[in-house]
Amino acid sequence: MHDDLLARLTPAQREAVTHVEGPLLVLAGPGSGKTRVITYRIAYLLRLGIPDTSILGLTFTNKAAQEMQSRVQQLVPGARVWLGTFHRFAAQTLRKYANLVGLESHFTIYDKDDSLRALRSVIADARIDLGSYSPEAVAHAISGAKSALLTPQNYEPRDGSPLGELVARIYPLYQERLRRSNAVDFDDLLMYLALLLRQSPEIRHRLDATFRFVMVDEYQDTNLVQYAIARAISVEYPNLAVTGDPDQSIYGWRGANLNNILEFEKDFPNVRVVRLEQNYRSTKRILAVAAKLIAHNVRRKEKDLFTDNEEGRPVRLVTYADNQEEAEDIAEQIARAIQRGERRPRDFAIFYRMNALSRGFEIALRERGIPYQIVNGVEFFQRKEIKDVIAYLQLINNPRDDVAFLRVINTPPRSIGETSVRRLREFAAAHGLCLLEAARRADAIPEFSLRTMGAFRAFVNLYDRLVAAAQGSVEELLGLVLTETGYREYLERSQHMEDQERLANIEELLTVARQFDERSGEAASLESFLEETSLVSDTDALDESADRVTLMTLHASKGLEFPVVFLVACEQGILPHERSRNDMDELEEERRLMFVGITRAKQELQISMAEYRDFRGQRKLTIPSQFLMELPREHLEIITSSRVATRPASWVGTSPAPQSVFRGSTWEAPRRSSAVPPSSSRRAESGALTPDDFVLNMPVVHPRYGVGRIVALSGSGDARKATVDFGGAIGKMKFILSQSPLRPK
DNA sequence: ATTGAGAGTTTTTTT
DNA sequence: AACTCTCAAT
Repeated sequence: MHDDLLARLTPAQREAVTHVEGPLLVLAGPGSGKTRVITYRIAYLLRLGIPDTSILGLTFTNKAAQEMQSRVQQLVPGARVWLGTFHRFAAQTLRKYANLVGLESHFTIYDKDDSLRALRSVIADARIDLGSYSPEAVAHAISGAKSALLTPQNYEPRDGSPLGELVARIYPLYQERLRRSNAVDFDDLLMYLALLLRQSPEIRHRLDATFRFVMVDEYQDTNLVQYAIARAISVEYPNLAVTGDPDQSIYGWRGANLNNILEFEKDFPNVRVVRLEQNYRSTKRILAVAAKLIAHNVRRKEKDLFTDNEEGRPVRLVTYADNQEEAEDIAEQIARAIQRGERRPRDFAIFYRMNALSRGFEIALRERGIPYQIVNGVEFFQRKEIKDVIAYLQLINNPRDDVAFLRVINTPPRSIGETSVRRLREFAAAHGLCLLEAARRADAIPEFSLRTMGAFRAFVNLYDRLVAAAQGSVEELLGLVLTETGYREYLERSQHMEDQERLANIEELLTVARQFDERSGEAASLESFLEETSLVSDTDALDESADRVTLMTLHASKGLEFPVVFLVACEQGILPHERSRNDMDELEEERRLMFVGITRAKQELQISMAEYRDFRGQRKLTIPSQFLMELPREHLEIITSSRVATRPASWVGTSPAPQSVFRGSTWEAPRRSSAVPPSSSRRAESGALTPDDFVLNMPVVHPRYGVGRIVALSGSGDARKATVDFGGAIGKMKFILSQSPLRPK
């Protein structure tokens, strides 16, 4: 009866799909059809008559959840299986039992920015001196504690750890602050749920019995809390099926515990283990390169990856003279392949270790008119203007949300300054009130002038008007917020260029709200809108159907695949990242990151590095990534740009593989011509000109922007910067004189 | 109170 | 280079 379903599976896949009761561990290599196994298994369970509401699928990203949901819908239309992220599952469950963990059900979910604000204000209020530590470091440590299920009560710093001591003092205060604001951070969602399940056997049992079949995807990325949650709801019904690949664990820095998957068999002794080792995605050579690289890791379960796919072309390993040549050549390769009709833009992806590396590729693609989409940049929901407007909604939804209050109290400016806010906070703290409530009583604050009292009164009135109107759709409410608060007008009046863009983003947010309203119909509520906006990430916004080149970080690439992949900037300090230099585990994680990137490629892969790289405003001679030396030469085509000055990379010299030299790019960058490090050549070209020769009001010429006038100067020597007004549409731009082609006219 | 210029600092990755 | 923070001018 299930023939149609099972016929499309290999024996190994079928074994996993038809496993019904008891724990299951699917070790799935890249491209081995893991998603297919999960979705087919859900379909299989449903066809056995298991009710859809008793199946729970927990994923790591919204995107993965949506992907699975749509594939399940294709197999079993109308099935109402709960598929979503751990965080979403936790949020929904906690809304129901909020009072049991000391919250009210309409609690606010703080994102990283919000929680950092809360943390900063706690540290300031308690007058704690962080010494050399940053608030971020404290935040990270608190996050780590929460991921390890350590509450403020049972957190104990390691002896002699100064950061630990700080955390021991701050963590309870921070937690108290959140609680008073009826707010939780990301880690709280999971921690509170785990604690709830531990404290209340009854609720634990209820969830266990409700979700008899639990699946966890990307199990290698789960941390202790997530592990605790998964286990807690799989006691009486231990039908826990997890899938993952230890070699693709790339979130160790976020508390992901590789042991969760490496020792799953110990935790569930009677587990069925299925290994999916056949790859359906990549060519033999790409897979061989990936396998050889990952074999250098010590902490792993060995795997035999194989594929019946064709041999394919060798993996290109290219050394460019500098990052600009890297970007230009890659863009050029893409342009040519498209022109020849061999490929479409969507066939290509460019992966890098850090977002900061994306710029050059953007420019090069744009110059050639190649459409691209960038996954990340500044995330939409992280933008200031979006956060400002959403903060109003958060405050409407949860009047106790002090972080939201502080965000909007003087946004747009309404003459409530720092001093007034400080007094308000002191007043609130002294009387145990939230800030909004304190603002209602501003008349009772003796230091306030009549004018200040009036300003607070006006704000409270505004707030009450908005709350009264909070009945209709989210879009309506949002529109009301924009007009009533004067935020839109504030942006419209602004002289700043970027504020026009902000205006556009706000209009975009209205669209998001409208779509939400339409999608959720009757169920649309402010609260669920807020939950959705706080738990989405930009990775979710990736449009795979768009015919564009995709640019993204290696982390964001997990779970995706592309016919042609460019993996760029494989240099020491970037990949592996410098912060992982001294730690074996972290270094292995970097290697896994590269493994993930390589295994995204279906047909062609190019790995590249640049001899010189401009980074953080500086040009530096690079060192090839140590990982490059771990790749199997027989599958590589090693290419070196003719503009690479001298250094023969150590892995080039002894290569048995045929070497080719990448010659004189047809595009020939206009500004440079020799193999001499460009920073010095540039200096030479400009003769004796030094940054200090530029003076205020000097007319200057820029090859790109034309003639302008220096309107401001700062710094000295190589760091000397000039602000130049080019007038008209270009306006003012800032340059580092020692780096820019700016000349006196 | 608000604004903007200048100085100082920095980031890996994300729910 | 891009961001945040600080401080002085308005």
